[in-house]
Amino acid sequence: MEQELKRYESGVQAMLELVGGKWRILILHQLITGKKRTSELRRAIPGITQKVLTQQLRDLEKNEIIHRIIHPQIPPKVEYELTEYGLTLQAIIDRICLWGENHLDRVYGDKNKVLENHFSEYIPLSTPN
Amino acid sequence: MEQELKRYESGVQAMLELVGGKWRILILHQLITGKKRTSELRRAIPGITQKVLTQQLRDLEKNEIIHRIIHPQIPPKVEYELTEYGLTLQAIIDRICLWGENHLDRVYGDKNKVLENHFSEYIPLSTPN
DNA sequence: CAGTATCCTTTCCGATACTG
DNA sequence: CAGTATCGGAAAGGATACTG
Repeated sequence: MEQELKRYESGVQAMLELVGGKWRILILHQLITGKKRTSELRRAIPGITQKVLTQQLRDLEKNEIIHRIIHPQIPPKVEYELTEYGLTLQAIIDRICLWGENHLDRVYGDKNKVLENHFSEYIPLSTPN
Repeated sequence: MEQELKRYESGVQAMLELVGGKWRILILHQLITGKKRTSELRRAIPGITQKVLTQQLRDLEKNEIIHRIIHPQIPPKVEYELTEYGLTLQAIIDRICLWGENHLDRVYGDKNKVLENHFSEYIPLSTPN
């Protein structure tokens, strides 16, 4: 447990440390729609292995972005949900998702989109005053 | 040059492929404020090496997010700037930066901030209605 | 100044087997 | 079902020396 006090040059770096990597944004994106069981996450995120999923979930938990809810029963049931703090990431994640979908469109030009309706009402991309 | 056509499950993944990793967002964050020379980027991003910087810039260029401007002169002068497409990332990057600064505040609680004045007019982190 | 070439370390991630 | 343990490979990144 040698929690080295790291100094960051910028907030961006601090944020990347929390939610960077190949999977964490994907996981959070799933949790935005609500509490999910481990197995649900696994199914929702094709390609991720049990080990990596658990690993990432632990990290997110450690940073108070998600909450782990253990239902003491056999067979085990564990759920994860965004903390209040984690919820502050929602706007960013939504935008990332939106941008990504548009990008797929741009690159593949076809109807690769999985856009939901509530994304169509475009929020202007510049910072609101 | 085997540009394998990759299939993405979601836009999020596609986006992470473009701007994920330890440095790319940092680089883009620098370019938001305008065209920059290689050496300026290097100074602005402590810790990055020449090799990695070039590498990341090439990737960003390949994906049409930044533009490389070569001034044919001795000594060489090269500048990078966001393309029009790259500019569509601005809102996301700004928010990431903002969130990150807030996070540093939350974690260190002190005046760790490197906040510029134009950041002090805090935008609420939840999606604006 | 900008970039390339090597080599090397570290980090991340996948496969698989196993436990309560 | 959720999670752990171990092994091994691939990829990202860092140190350093060198070039036009």
